[in-house]
Amino acid sequence: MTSPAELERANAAPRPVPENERADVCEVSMIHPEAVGAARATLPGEGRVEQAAAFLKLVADPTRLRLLSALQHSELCVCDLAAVIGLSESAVSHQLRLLRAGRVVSYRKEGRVAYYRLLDGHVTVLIQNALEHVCE
Amino acid sequence: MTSPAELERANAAPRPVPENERADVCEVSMIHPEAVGAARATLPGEGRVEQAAAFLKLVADPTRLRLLSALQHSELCVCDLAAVIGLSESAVSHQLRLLRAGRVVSYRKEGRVAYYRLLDGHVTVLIQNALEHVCE
DNA sequence: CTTATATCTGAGCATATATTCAGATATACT
DNA sequence: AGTATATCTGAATATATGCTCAGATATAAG
Repeated sequence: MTSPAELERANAAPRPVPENERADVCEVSMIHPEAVGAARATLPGEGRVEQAAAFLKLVADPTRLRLLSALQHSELCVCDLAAVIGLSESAVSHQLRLLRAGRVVSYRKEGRVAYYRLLDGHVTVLIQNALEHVCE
Repeated sequence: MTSPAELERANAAPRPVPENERADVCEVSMIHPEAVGAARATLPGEGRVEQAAAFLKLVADPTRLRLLSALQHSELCVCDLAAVIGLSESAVSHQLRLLRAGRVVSYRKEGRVAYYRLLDGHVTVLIQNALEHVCE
């Protein structure tokens, strides 16, 4: 009945409530104040989480994930990308705009043609990781 | 002016159009048919992309990212999680439901209290990767 | 200069999603 | 039994998002 985790917590807060830093931020009840304090202490900062989530959101869309997968091998222009994933060039351009703004891809213009490529190796790793996760 | 990538493509399709496999799927114009064919050949399958995107979407939300970050150290119950990220317990429960359905977290019930934990190491890697990407 | 093409952009619509609110369920305590 | 608490759930609302459509921009070619 008493798990290791529970024992660990049990002898850490016998006092009324050790008053964590910034107790005013939390208005809801808590069962294990010390675990809450520890978790909150190591939680990434406000803006950091927001930025990371925004970055992940860019990759977390089927269309964009397909675009990025296609770009893993070589750079491609807009209409080629549209052909690869079977979507309108307008839609692709819209998505590429988001990816550009999020610094996930970069592009190079050659006359009328814009060639897009992955900007960061993190993206490749992230995609691989997600695809592996699915397979299991 | 002539990049390596362009030369690579230039001498690969001097013919009218080599007619890739499944040319019917693509109704839009394409400039480099051979690059399109190559990219399409290595593109992950339909359902695979959909699943991977769905998984990523679960992590790509500020609230859920905070929840998962908090769970990296130790398992936590719902109201503790609510206290950590400063959100209503109802909202947290809703999000945990999604994470549970997506097999990102698992939970263990001890009396009335439900302790949640990360289910997969992939999540930790993914979070670290995303947070690193932001820092640079 | 005029035409064609590759890409970009803004508006509009349809869908998805995150939170709140109210209430249901389940377990512990007396 | 009854009360209190921890969690869950459904409905509703507000916001975000992806695509299409129409048109703008820019460059190449005639």
